[in-house]
Amino acid sequence: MKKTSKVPDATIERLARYSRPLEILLKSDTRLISSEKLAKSCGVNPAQVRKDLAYFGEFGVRGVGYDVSVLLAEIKKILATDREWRLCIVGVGNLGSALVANENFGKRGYNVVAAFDSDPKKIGAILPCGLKIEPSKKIITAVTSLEIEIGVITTPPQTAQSVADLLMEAGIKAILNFAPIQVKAPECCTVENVDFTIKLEKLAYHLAKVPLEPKP
Amino acid sequence: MKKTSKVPDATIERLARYSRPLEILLKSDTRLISSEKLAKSCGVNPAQVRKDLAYFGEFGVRGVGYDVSVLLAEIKKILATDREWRLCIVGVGNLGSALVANENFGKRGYNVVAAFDSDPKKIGAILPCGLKIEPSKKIITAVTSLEIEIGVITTPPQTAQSVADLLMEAGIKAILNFAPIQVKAPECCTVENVDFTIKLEKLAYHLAKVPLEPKP
DNA sequence: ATTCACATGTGCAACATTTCACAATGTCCT
DNA sequence: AGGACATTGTGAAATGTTGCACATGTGAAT
Repeated sequence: MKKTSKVPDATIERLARYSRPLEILLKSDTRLISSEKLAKSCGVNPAQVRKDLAYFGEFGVRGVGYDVSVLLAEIKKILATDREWRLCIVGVGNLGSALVANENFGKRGYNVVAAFDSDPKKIGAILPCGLKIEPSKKIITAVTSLEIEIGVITTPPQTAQSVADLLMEAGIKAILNFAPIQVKAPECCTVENVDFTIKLEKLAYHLAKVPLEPKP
Repeated sequence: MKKTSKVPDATIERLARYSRPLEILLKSDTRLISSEKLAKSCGVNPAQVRKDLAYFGEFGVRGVGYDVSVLLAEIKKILATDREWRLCIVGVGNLGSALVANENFGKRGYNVVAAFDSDPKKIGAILPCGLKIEPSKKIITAVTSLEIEIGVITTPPQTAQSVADLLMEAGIKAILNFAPIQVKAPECCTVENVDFTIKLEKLAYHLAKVPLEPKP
């Protein structure tokens, strides 16, 4: 293939998922992995793995498999996670501060360089990581001066859209939204939603769907 | 249709999404909504809305639209969110405690009734909500005695699978996993993953993909 | 009563994604 | 050097999902 014709969104998501076991394998002594084993550890079909990778090139060796470190490096290159990213967080409530403290961000090169809130009681406070909470009004100037590329929204749903608008006005092209609401944005700005209340409702649906308990 | 033949997973997810604006509309004075308006506020196609609903029945009135309160009630019935659910949280780190405190849970009928951790320093501590942190070893007995139906995993990735196994051994049939790893489970147990590092990587991919800035 | 405007419900076609199956191609062993 | 073996890369089929377009039904106005 080699042509980045039209890569399905699901493929991108899976590439990221593939990288998790690869990172673990890299730390252990494993040098090689087959599409079958990688697929199994991610719960997908082996052909799927190969097809996903085929969108971007030929990274394996026939009859042998994939070199773990090469494959991981290629995936990181594709996803552009082989570099550092600067992000800001808007809404420093329970969830927001937990995310700022979350090690998974920094470990993967996502650096929170600013935190905003509109609550006067919070503004000026210093977070455990050393970051000072700024008023939301400063978003536009701060995004520019700090060269922030990704905005994370952890406000209540009512204010999520206006925050998103502010971020976009500041030139942000990528938003990670934790508020349980559909944030509207033009094509040029990518929005990813993390709504665990939806996931809970899916679980509830599945739980209720299988009430047929075989009686002993 | 009327037959719950084979409802796509995406449909369930969208039903949950539809309920968000409906809740807001219900609080305001709006009584009626068309598939077109509902679709727009959720960023989907109007036909999609109708098709999703058609899997479960005919809830609208032709020429008129949908009664907001009726539709919301039906969706809640479908998703089984018209009742309370009991859940436990395993791993009381930053994220875990933020989730326990998160209002979105209780507001929607998801009650955290137990919290577990394996860190001796944390065991016995009382959370702001009044819950005492129990050792992970007690999961099996507690799940049974407290009739817990959903397990939430917020441990580091290394321990996520063993925690999941423990939960399943205790009879749990639904798991919400926040650890950035693919948790393996038999068919009978539904697992939903919330991995925001994957979302960040998707954002990074999209950001890097559009570097063609039109020069003025 | 009849007609008009409107919005649902749905068959069907278009599109997208996943899986299969096998040719291509590399490694290793004799 | 050559054959056996393993595993990739990929065309094509199967499967799943989305969107169009229109028939169907409803309410309101004349």
